[in-house]
Amino acid sequence: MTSPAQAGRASDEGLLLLIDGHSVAYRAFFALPVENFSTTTGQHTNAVYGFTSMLINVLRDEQPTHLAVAFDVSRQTFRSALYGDYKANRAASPAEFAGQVALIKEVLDALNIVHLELDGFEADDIIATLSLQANEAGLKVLICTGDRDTLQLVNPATTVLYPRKGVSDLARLTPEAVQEKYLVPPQRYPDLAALVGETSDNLPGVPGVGPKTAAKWITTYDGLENVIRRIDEIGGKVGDSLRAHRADVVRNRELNALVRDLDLSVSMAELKRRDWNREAVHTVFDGLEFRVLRDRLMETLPAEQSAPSGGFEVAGVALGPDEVAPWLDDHAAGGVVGIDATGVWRAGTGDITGLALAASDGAACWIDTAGLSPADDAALAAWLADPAAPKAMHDSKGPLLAIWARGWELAGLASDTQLAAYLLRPDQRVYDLGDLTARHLKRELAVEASGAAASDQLAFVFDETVGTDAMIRARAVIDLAAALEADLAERGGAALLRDVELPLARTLATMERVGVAIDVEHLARLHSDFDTAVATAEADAFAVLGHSINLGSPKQLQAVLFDELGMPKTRRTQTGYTTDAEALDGLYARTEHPFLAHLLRHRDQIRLRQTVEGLQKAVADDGRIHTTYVQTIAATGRLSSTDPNLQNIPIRTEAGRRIREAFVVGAGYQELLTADYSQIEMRIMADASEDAGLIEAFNSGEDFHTVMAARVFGVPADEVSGAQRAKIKAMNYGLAYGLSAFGLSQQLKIDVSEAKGLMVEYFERFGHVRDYLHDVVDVARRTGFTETILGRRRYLPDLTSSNRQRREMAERMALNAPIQGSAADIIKVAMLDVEAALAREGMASRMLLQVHDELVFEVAAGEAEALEVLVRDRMGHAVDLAVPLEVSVGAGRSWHDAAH
DNA sequence: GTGCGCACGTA
DNA sequence: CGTACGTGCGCACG
Repeated sequence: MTSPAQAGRASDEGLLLLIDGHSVAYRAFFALPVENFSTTTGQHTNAVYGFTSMLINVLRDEQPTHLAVAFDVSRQTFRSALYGDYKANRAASPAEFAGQVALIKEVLDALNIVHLELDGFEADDIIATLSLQANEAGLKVLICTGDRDTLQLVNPATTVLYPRKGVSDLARLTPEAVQEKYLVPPQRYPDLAALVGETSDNLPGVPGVGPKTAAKWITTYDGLENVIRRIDEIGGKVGDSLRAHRADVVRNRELNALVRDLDLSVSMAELKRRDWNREAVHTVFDGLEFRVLRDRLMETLPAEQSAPSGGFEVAGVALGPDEVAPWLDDHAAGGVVGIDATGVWRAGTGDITGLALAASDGAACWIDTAGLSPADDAALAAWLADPAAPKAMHDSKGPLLAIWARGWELAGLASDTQLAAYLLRPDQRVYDLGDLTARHLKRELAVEASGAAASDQLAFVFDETVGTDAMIRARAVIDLAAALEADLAERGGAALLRDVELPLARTLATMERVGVAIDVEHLARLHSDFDTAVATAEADAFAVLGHSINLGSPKQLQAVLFDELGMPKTRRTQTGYTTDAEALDGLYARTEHPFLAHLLRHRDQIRLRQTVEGLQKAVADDGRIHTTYVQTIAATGRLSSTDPNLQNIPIRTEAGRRIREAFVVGAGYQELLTADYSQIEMRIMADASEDAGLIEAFNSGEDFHTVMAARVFGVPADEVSGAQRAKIKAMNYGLAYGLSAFGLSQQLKIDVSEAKGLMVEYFERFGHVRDYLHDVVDVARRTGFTETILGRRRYLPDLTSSNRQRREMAERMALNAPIQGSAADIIKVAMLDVEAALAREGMASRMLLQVHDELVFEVAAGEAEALEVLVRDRMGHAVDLAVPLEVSVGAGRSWHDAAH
């Protein structure tokens, strides 16, 4: 298939894409289920999503050189003035559609796409005017609309893209296609529509006359004008009908003629595709919660369109055999060298296939690791391992694993731009190098075009294309590192990067490489047990029901529970009624229906089986599981664990704890040791609030929740009941989450009024806690961010949002971020301290896992006692708080046995 | 094949 | 109507 863009290669030709904004948005609205597209704040986005999706596709497929989107202004147009009933049959657009057009305009603004509207006219008229102007200027035109009136504009240079189904299947209506489909040429389509009528515009046609009859007349008499002139010659019933509705036909034809000479005061030159604003796109797409669409956009639209001012100058060479040492001698000594690694890394290992280096003197090189001579290998290894040779990378942890796998060492890493970018904006989740250079350097990730050949992106200073991208990235990393560090220094985050995150990347890599030993036989036994239990539960459930269903399908479950068994409806979800465990428990309490018990058991067992299966698949050849820690995901500063996630291994139920028995001490080691912080978040709260009562509760040395309950209820500690302790424990834990009286009542299954009273009592005793929580939000609202004890910031612009839901969400984040984030800071410092102390003491014990407030170690023979002392000391003194940091420790053959 | 919502595991 | 995550499944798109 030849696209117009390909057909129009000649330089004087271009392609103008015109989109009918309302029409496409409306199509999208009905094509995509509205309930599947809304933001956390309840804004519907299906039309915005569909429109944007279509836009990206068309831009990708058609590569237009010029672009504009037209909108209707209101329903009052010259057509409704002429004919009061024009479009009068149209229902008011649904409430869910309201506001989406404004969001579409925000998207267009971010993409720097011109959008037009003109009072009294429809989008069609604007499109007609522009398409004519474009044709006159020698441009080809593509019109994307779901409005058939536009077909009259089709000509050899103008094609309509008409959505057939949804927004992704576009029919390409050329003159031939229009003729074939409607049996008349495009310019006569309005004649046909006038006769047949257009229900969507509330324009009735001639009764009994369909497209075939109309086309026949138009062809026979040579146009509608002549049909009307010779109206008396037309015989038959349809002839009578036509004569009876002649006035309608004339009116229809008047209304469906598009205005082609509007004064839009916009020139073709102004419709030229422009660079888009990457920053604005992020902001808008963040708000719309379009993650996938953003990725598609970034992939689809060429990077050079996103950055305003040029790329990177790279004077690069691909090094041949024995050229590594000379290159390093010539260029690497002068300052920081940017490194970009190519290869694979996962599960604690990897391989490097290529390295690009960019030196401070402007030189760059590409090293193919397959072509390394022994001398190259030695020179490269020595330079990489040289702590006096400063280096910068973007995401160093993965490549570090690959470097290690080659037997090399990496030292002197002065910066990691991914970590720096994370500290600057921890809510980002992905830190793409190209996005960062565009945002912070206003440069694209491409070779700088020389002035004379600005349009020719291939003006390389070197002739090797291999490794070009890598060299550009290496060069970009140096500039970016400087820019980010300056930003970070301004915001007080430089020390956090240098002293915590950067060294921690290496610590994490070490833990990933080591992995944790697994008792695979135990896993196999568990799998078999859980499998049997699944089958039993399923059979029992089906027996009660009398037929089988997919118990894993919420949809089928809803049909069974609420329709077939007639149970009371549960809490609503987006797609129906919840069937979560809590709701099923509630239903069971009311109905005691045995199906529910079997279903819950099935849920439990199938989940346990699934967890076991995940672990089984993750066991590497060395009999260990090597998770990957992600350092730049959690906005609070926590780590995350993935592939597999070892931070959510069950512990609360007995069956779940059996899974922890599979995590065992490895060969050559004595046992596992676990160490975790007790109530670290409340201790941080005590330190930050300086609440005397809270501090005293920690210093009393008694059970924390009991002491707190004693104070709240005004009874001696030894008279605190179990229920009282449970209530205060829930309160203690909930505080840092921005707990509400409603939430507390839900959790404790008590009245909201009682929960309210509990909170009042609590805050009366611990007034500084209340003041602190209030101040945290207050300060964050004023400064725009929260801060942890190490100065880790989280920006929360929504604190001043006019949308209550967004604002309150941001307030809870503001309460939580300093607490959760400070806890993350503390354990990160502890990990570095423990690791350093182990090395200093020459111990062979090693750190394996981190689970937010817990560390798991593998104890070398004879080191059990020393390790416990060391870990207690380093974890307990990671920072200095107003209360002691208590650490509890346990040891045993397995993770389960090491529990305490 | 891909994206999304639900449900659920951890701190 | 309590924060921070990751995973697997079913389902509805394509």
